Amino acid sequence: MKINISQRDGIPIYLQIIQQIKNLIVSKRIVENHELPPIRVLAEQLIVNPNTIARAYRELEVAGWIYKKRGSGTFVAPISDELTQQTCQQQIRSQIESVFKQAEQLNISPAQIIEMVQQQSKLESKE
Amino acid sequence: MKINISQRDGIPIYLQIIQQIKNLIVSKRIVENHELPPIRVLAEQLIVNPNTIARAYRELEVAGWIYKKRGSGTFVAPISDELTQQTCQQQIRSQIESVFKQAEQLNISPAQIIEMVQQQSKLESKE
Amino acid sequence: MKINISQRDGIPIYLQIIQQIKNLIVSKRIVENHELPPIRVLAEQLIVNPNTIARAYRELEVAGWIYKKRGSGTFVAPISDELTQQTCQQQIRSQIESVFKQAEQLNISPAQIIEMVQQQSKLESKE
Amino acid sequence: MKINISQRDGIPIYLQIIQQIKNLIVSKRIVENHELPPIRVLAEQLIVNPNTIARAYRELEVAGWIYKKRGSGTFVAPISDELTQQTCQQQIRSQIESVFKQAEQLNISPAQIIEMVQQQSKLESKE
DNA sequence: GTGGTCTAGACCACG
DNA sequence: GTGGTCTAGACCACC
Repeated sequence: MKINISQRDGIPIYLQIIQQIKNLIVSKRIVENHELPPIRVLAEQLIVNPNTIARAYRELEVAGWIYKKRGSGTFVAPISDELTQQTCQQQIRSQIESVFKQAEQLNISPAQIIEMVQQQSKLESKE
Repeated sequence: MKINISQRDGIPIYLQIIQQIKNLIVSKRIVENHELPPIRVLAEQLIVNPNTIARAYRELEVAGWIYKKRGSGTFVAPISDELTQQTCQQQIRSQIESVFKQAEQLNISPAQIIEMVQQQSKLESKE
Repeated sequence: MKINISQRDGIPIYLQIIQQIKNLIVSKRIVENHELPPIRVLAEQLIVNPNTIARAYRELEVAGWIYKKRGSGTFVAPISDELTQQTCQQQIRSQIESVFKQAEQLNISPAQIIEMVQQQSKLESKE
Repeated sequence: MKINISQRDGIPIYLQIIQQIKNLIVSKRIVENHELPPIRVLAEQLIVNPNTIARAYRELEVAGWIYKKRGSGTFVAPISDELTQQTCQQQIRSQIESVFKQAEQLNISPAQIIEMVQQQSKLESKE
């Protein structure tokens, strides 16, 4: 499981882990009911305090992304539609909203943004 | 000078202020050598502690965006060429790029993003 | 860690602390990756407000002298080669040079300075 | 009268002026009972607030370096011996003392300082 | 436990 | 009037 932690960029480590595990799940690189590495193993791998991993797992469990079986480990939960389509769209929407806010202060019009988005879209489709 | 502070989104107030003043400068809404509001005035306007404004101003000064004259006030520094309108478009572009990256990991297509951007654009124009 | 603060000589406390910690690092009395005292501990030791220490540490971090690990403490950064024993002699040399310049303007001869330095040297050795 | 002010190096302007006028007097570039420029003239020349010049003159007068004649101007006072030898030596002495303090923290011995001073002394005599 | 942010308010230095 | 420093103490995030 490839996870990259940057120790010094200000983003809390446990949030970096949560985000990257979410991405691994959504992109199907870890499939449903597959086992995640034990807390201590992952902690050792990432050179991070085990408490930090534990916190990431705990919050992922509360949010329904993973589940724990007593005595046997931690596993990826079946992806419910609400976790994918709905909440994911909301996440993107709020990012878009912040782009508009930022643009307003930089004297960039909504029309320009749409244009830039379409340009970017073409770049993406080529890759 | 329009600055919006959100007290509850977790981003430190002084960083919000720094970012927005940078934007005002880059977009030429505050011109070179123009005086910024005094610390205490801005503090009162934003309903924030003067120390918080002072910290934002101090860090902007260290970074070379503004300069202070002892006893007489705070002023916008001459803009270095790196920070023109062009590079400020780049700022937005990189934000848009990260939206696409995030969307890809979340299984949201470029077409969907364009749609969402257009919806948001309509909301903006109504305000 | 020996740090001396003079409360009344007009030099801001946080600058005194910054300077002295730099000296301790350059002279290898605190070695690379060694932990500095926690903010609150040093504050208590120097009978100074924790915020004042925090400011000194923050500026030292920005300047690259120390680094912080979230939740676990503050540590001495690896020393860049510019800051070896050699350049720290240069620091003293430039101070001595400025003594001579000042003396010249005050009609005090180099011979007199040497005499005064030797006197001072004797005082130091007695302490 | 040549006086150089640096607006942005942190040293108060009035102190820069005081120091430079003292040096002009000690080095006999302005002789006893010679008239200094009026406050407003000097203020205009240095592009500085007249209050700042006034403060410098006031403190120089209190210290006995200059004197004012009502209605006719400001003049250089006769240099008393206490103003030259005694206080000047004290000034140098305190500078030397601070060199030793600084050196102690940098692991530089008094013996090394004496050596460095003697080296510097030779450089000075050549110029 | 660690450091980070923020507030409220005092006092000082500068122009 | 301006900004700068410092204190006292609260609350939060992270490990």
